[in-house]
Amino acid sequence: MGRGKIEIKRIENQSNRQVTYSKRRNGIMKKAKEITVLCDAHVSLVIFASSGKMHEYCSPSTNLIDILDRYHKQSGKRLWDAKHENLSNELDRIKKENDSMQIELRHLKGEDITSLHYKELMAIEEALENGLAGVRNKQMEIHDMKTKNDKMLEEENKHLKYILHQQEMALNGNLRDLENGYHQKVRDFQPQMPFAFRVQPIQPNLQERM
Amino acid sequence: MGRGKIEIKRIENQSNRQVTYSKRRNGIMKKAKEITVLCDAHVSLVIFASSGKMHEYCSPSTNLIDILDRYHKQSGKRLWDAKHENLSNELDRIKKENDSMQIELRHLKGEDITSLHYKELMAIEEALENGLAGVRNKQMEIHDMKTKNDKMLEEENKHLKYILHQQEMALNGNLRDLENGYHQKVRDFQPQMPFAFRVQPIQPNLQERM
DNA sequence: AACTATTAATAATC
DNA sequence: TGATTATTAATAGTT
Repeated sequence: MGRGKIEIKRIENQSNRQVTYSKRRNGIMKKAKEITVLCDAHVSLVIFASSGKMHEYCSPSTNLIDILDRYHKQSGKRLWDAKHENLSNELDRIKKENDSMQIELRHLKGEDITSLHYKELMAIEEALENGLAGVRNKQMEIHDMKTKNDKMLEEENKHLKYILHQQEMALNGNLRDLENGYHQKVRDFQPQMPFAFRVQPIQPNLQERM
Repeated sequence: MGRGKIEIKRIENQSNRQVTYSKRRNGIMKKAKEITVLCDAHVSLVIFASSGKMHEYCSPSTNLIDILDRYHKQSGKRLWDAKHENLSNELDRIKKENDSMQIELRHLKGEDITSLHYKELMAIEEALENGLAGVRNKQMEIHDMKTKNDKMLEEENKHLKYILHQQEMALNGNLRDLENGYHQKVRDFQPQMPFAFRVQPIQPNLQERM
């Protein structure tokens, strides 16, 4: 299609080759655009001239990444490196894990059980009962701990009141002494509590969970 | 370049589009080959038909990966890095989802609840109770259905026995007749069961779940 | 880069 | 599908 027919072989003349390249590149690009419009095709076209200069066409509403993704899926050829493949595989694996967990969760919540067999229902029931038992054990534990703690606090309270009472008595005695002429510094009086009366809470951070 | 000029816009007729696609795809492929030979160009061409079918041309002595490598270098557009990043992000997201589901599951199974607060335990307890209620409802449903089915089968059995009894009586009568000289073919006797006695199971595939 | 003579591609038809 | 053919489109060589 030109002034003369040409053989399809490398054009030796550098400048002719350059010109032909430019013309034909435009031609292919045009054809690529046309086929995308006419036939709803998705096209990716990348051309490097022998000079190294690159030209690219990608059909609109797509991009090279999508095209390559589809290429990857269809051809099975591994375009991306092994690292990528690993990521992709792991993603698949975790997605599956996710799905099965989701199903298990739904079952435990009593959802989507319509199609389950009796034995499966039994297994779920058992799991739920075990869970419930565990949770109630824990609740009981917390409750008991709280009760114990309460008792100890009550006891401490009682002791503290007793000591306070004694100190008040002592203070009153001192005041009586003061009235009787003893010049003692009442305000500096430091009450000494015996260590035996300091009750340690069994669970230091129990409060947080109540 | 055909019997008539065409406008470059989507060919609405499905089969015309298909034919044109095939012809033009060959055309572009040919052009791509020609430019690689004539001009020492390196070409990568990937076409997807709207049907999803893929065709590919890649200039010889290269491959798509090399082309994409060069594309990568020249355009500066990060092809698989971007892809890589996307995958990586999704993986992270799903892993997090996974972890939280795993925790929820363990809690429902009564595991790892040592550090939970009282209110959280209450919530889990409620979920478990709901799940248990749902599962037991379903079990009850299946049980009821089975009971109903059993009753019907029993009834059917009763009727069948009754009919069998009657037929035996009739048979005995015939035998007596035979002994009395009537030459009738006893072995060809076909018992006819009235349709009214055929009881349909309520749940045809109930057995599967028992 | 524009211009054409010519070939090549292809739309319509069978 | 596949082949044919009348046309249009692409382009080789020229200016």
